[in-house]
Amino acid sequence: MNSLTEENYLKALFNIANKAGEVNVAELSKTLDLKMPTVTNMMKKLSSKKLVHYESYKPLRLTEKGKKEAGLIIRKHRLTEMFLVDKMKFGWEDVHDIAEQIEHIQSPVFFEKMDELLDFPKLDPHGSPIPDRNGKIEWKDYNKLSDCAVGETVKLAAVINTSSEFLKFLNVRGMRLGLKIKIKAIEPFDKSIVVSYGKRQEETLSNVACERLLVEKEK
Amino acid sequence: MNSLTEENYLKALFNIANKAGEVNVAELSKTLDLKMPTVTNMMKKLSSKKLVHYESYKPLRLTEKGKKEAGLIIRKHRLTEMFLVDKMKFGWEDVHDIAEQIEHIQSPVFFEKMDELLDFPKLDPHGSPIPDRNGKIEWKDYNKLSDCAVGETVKLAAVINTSSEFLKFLNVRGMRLGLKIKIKAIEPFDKSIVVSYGKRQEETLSNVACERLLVEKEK
DNA sequence: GTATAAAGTTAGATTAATCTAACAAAATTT
DNA sequence: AAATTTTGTTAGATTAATCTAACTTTATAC
Repeated sequence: MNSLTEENYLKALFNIANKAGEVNVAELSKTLDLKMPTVTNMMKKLSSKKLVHYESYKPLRLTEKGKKEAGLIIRKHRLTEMFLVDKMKFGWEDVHDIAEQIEHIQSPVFFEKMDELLDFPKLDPHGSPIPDRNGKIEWKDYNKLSDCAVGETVKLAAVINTSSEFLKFLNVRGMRLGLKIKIKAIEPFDKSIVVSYGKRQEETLSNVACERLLVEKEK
Repeated sequence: MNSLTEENYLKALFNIANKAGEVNVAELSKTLDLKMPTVTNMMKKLSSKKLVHYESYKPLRLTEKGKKEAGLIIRKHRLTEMFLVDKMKFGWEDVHDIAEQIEHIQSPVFFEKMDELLDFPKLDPHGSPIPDRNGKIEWKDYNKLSDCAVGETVKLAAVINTSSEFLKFLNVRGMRLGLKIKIKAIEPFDKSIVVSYGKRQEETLSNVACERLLVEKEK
């Protein structure tokens, strides 16, 4: 069994590795808000537990075992988020901090019950895939809204950033998953995008925002 | 903010004090499965945080502040148990270990939401009172089934022991809260009691079991 | 390609929570 | 009331997770 601390390292390694392929000590220490020697120490420990491949001065990599355990923690996190939104009526901007704690609960049956009550969801409230019972995650290849062309109509499938500030920003603009968005124009100057959706005929979204919105093209 | 460890000491102090008025180091160390010097150390720490009245060789007592904080942890525990049974369809014998972990979640809004979804329950699934938002607990003065007389008809109001073994014992015998029980005979030899209830005309319950069953006399 | 900067490691200290061993006080037994 | 047992404390060690300071390796810039 891993400590809560170890679980947080595994999860961070998994999350960073999904964006960038490799993980280095500096980035991990920044993510976890710890000093680098602290991270080095823990990498040696996780290496001795066969959760991380660690060699001095080399990039960090999770082992298969490490990936599985990290995936299972993220599974618990995302199931919890879904439960909080669907069954407990929290807003998608309010669930992250609670799930961050509940993901460490040691009780397989607790999460199985959640899964069952939610009817085995595949995605969390932010559109991120929920890893399966083996910790395996299936990535859909969505496009960033910032990479779409003028004239396209797309469906909002997921958000990359799940900070409550960003989600509140979307709430205020009436944006939620499944929304159909038409791209009316792209400003060459700052790459901001003018879109229409729902009852809104003309909304401008900054490039920073559009890079955090993942969309599916209409078939 | 108190650490998880400190919370466990507070809760144990509160629970023991409710049975016996006083708490001593030996009993607390036994309850928490820790050695006595460990407990003495922590008592000094909790004393410096004004949560416990501590004097060498004197019995331990929670301060008002300590009682409030302990009450609030127990509130979270019991709300969780109720939520697990009512909303997640767990049996009353399966909720203790999960609630033991969830009671440490730091998120007032999470427990407020539970409370609201449960429509502000006053009792947990074992009939124990749920402390209010100030950590105050209201004790009903139930009788032990073992103290009732032959001929009386009583209603099962609460169970003292919430171990899953005991609760499964009750499940097997079709016993649950609210059940009307008639006392048919008391064996002078071992104080076991013969009762009838529901469709069962003659069940014998040991004194050990009856001491853990709290009942209300019919008005 | 050397100098500088960034990233990473080593060594040793710190804190919270635990332990054991030895001692001291209080309670119980005879 | 003296002896014994139980209870409680003190002192010092241990473990997990963190830190700072100093040093080393790798990467970047000129």
